Amino acid sequence: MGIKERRERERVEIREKILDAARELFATQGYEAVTMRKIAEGIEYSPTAIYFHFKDKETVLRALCEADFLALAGEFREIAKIADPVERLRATGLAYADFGLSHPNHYRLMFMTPHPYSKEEEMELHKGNPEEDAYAFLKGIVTEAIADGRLRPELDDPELVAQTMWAGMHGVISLQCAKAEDPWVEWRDFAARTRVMLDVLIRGMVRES
Amino acid sequence: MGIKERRERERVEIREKILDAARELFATQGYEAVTMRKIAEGIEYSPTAIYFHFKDKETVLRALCEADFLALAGEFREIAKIADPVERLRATGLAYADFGLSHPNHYRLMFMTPHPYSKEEEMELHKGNPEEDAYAFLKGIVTEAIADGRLRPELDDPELVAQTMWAGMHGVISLQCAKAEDPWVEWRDFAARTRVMLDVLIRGMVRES
DNA sequence: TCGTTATCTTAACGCTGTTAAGTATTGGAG
DNA sequence: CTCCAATACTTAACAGCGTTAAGATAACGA
Repeated sequence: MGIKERRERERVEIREKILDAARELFATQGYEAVTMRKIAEGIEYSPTAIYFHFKDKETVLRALCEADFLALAGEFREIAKIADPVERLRATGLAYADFGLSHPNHYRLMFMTPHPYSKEEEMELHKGNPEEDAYAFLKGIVTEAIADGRLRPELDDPELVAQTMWAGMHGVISLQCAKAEDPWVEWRDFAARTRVMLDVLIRGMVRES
Repeated sequence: MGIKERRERERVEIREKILDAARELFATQGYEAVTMRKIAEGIEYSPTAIYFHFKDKETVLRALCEADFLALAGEFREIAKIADPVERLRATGLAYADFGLSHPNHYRLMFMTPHPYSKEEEMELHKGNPEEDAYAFLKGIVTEAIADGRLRPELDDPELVAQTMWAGMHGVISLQCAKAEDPWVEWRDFAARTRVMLDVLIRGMVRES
């Protein structure tokens, strides 16, 4: 009765082939460059075949992103070992920025592009979706920092603080993704911008000892 | 010899009609919803006619954005009257956030979408482009704050500080534009997020008295 | 009056994501 | 062994997109 297993294995194989073909195009040229026909050409199938494995184009690319996002989740596991919550916060921000810089197209699709949410998707999403996990990770750190009395007393809402922290780092990354080529801004080094943002945010949040 | 003038007036008129038709679609449904054919239908011309007035679709929408951006520039003129540079910084951030919240599609096109830069455009851009003006306005405030010794001594690069300030506000706005509908984040009020971001940034930047 | 120029239209090109319909192939049930 | 149904695919097509080439029309300047 290993037939079903073999079938399943074959399904996964071709699914991976689709993702690999899409990854190449997506990483080097962005969302628009990935066309169903190009993917199909890459894997030597007809464009229609892809629809048997993925609902539509966006689903293909989101699957890609989630896969690559696992790398970030992996780094978070290391960061989780840092004892001091404020230092953990800093390390998290740095790792997040690194991810954004090295996967600009992923970042754009995941965090800079709105997309409609349906109820069914919502259910799907709630099991181990790495985006959500990352936010939960951040919120956990903030909650701990507040509980330890490390933040200014008026910053008592973990959700609000986490959202501010996220927004700060997101601002640096997304400006980089969208505007790095802009000639009318003398952009400073991305690493410098990341560092200053983290310094300013943390300085602005922590309680003076 | 008023003929040339009349011709020019007619050109501007139809140009405005195109922009008006595009504005309606763009503001309510976003970039994708604006199609050359829909604009054409709205103004009762053929789609091709638009290309006589604008190079391509993106040019139409950027013209739209620049026009609406003038409103922000107007507010900046009021804000410029605030004497204290730090308070001026705060007011600028608030005005910028307000603009982003009330023109999400404009904001997306202007600041969240990369687009290729050509040398010729660069020349065009450099005369009174409102994006650049806004950044210059911000940089001016920061420069003044630094000169007045209001910021921490290590924050001595106006460009870097301005970019951090911008990134912080941009983070709040762009997350709002892209992720406000996300069900897996308990988003706090936009105004609250804006206020906290401004408080944290300014607290993290200003020198303790 | 003639020719040029500005302005617009019709038709088409090449591309896109997606789907309807048809075709093998394969595995299980009677 | 045969037949049925499901699986996995293909070909062809649809409807839409931005854009352009080519032709028409009208108005102006010489």
